[in-house]
Amino acid sequence: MDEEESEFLARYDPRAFPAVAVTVDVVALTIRADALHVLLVERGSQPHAGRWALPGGFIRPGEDLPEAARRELAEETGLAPRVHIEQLAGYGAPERDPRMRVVSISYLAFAPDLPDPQAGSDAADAAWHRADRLPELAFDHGRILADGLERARDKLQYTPLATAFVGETFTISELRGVYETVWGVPLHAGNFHRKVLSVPGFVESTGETTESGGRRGGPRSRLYRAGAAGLLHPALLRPAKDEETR
Amino acid sequence: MDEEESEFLARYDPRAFPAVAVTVDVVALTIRADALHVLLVERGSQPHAGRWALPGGFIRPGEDLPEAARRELAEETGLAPRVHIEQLAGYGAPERDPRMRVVSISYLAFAPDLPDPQAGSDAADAAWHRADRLPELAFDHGRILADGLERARDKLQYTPLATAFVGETFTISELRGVYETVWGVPLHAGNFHRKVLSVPGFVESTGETTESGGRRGGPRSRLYRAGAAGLLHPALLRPAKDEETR
DNA sequence: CTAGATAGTCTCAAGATGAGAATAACCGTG
DNA sequence: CACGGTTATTCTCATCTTGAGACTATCTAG
Repeated sequence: MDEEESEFLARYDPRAFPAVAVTVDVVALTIRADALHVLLVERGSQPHAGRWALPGGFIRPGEDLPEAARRELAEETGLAPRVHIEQLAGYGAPERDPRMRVVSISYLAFAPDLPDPQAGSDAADAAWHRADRLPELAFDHGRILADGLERARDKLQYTPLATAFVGETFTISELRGVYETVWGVPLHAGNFHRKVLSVPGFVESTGETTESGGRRGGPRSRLYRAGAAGLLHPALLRPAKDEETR
Repeated sequence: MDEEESEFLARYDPRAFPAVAVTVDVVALTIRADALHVLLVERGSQPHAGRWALPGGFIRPGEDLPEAARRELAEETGLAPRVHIEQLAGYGAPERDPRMRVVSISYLAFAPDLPDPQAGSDAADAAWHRADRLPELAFDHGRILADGLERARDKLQYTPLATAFVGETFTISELRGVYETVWGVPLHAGNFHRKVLSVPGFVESTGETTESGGRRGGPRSRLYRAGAAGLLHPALLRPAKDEETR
């Protein structure tokens, strides 16, 4: 049996299989100028040279997956390896990389507004791109990015993820801005305020207020910091789009 | 720079890196005898020979990931490759397999009550195990399994996943049984009934009823089939455990 | 100083949820 | 065949959550 023999070999010497490479790719998100931005690097070498791609690269011996993701993010973009990071998914379609079989584990990273990145070793350039005006990406990175955005929109509902996009302390309005930007819909200010304060552990008051009102007027607002909750109960549901069925 | 050189090599010849193997592992769940069961195989070879593990194995050249997961499930257990399957996560800690660097992409599979599996090529045995009385598993499969169970419990809330555990047609009570079994809590029959019928697209009536009442009495119940909804709105929330914060 | 914008509260109606109960159909048994 | 126990389905009612709109006080810009 051809299948059984392959299996047999696999158990005793996996190296007999054609080489498989494992990479990590990072979907790093931030909010700048009231728009959701994604970090992209311009590829400096073939294949897809000159095309934008997600920061990422091959894992190293002895290096754990999340560790590799942080390293790649730092290496290729100069971004502090301190951002919140979590696994997104694995991608392994046979032809996704023309060079060889490459399986990629993607990670999702969130950060408050950060400085412009510095292109690292093997990236010709690195820059934040508006999530709603993306260039065509290399490999299957377009799909990975789309999955990452969907995941982020989803997690905003039932986790305190939004607080990862703002500074150490923030106002309820800033937090609402995160939701409105990521979801792309305006929210009712009063109801949002009530909701955020009523979910246990979402935010906690610092007792302070902003130094001045907003740039277009309005009173000073109270400052909050992220609370201890890992999950929001009840969740902050995204306004339904009526097309729940499918 | 050692780092830059490694990176350079990686770009031009990833094969220069120590071999990395990629496997798929499957967390297959079903409900038998009112208890959640997981499919496990007894390893026939080293390492961890004789220990129970998740069905899985190395991916083959040209084979897509989900395809590999279905193949392994069928090969090692004789189970029809027709079950609903979805990706769980990637696992790649450096020491998770003593033989070499192995990165595993895990899949989650759901099926209605199925016959006992047949041990395949490289499994000494294959059997359904109660999810609440598991033996110690090989490698990091205990962690993968735990992640899979958590994912399943979660998805029951906002997707029609529960219908994958019952037959083509089913009663509301059977559906409730799925929730009670997976979540491990009793649910209010009346409220569950109201809820299921009120969520658009969750179930649709077949117009039929069961041939007879339940084995302990009670009237015949109406039969339903899975509806077209991909998401449940509003969701069927799992009873809170008060410890939302953390 | 005035107009316009915003933070934070409230009110009210509409939905959704949790608990308990009522009704009726069906089991196995005596 | 009548009876007790069990279960499917429907209702009621109090409570919670949500969505919309409105009001007040505070602040910026001009």
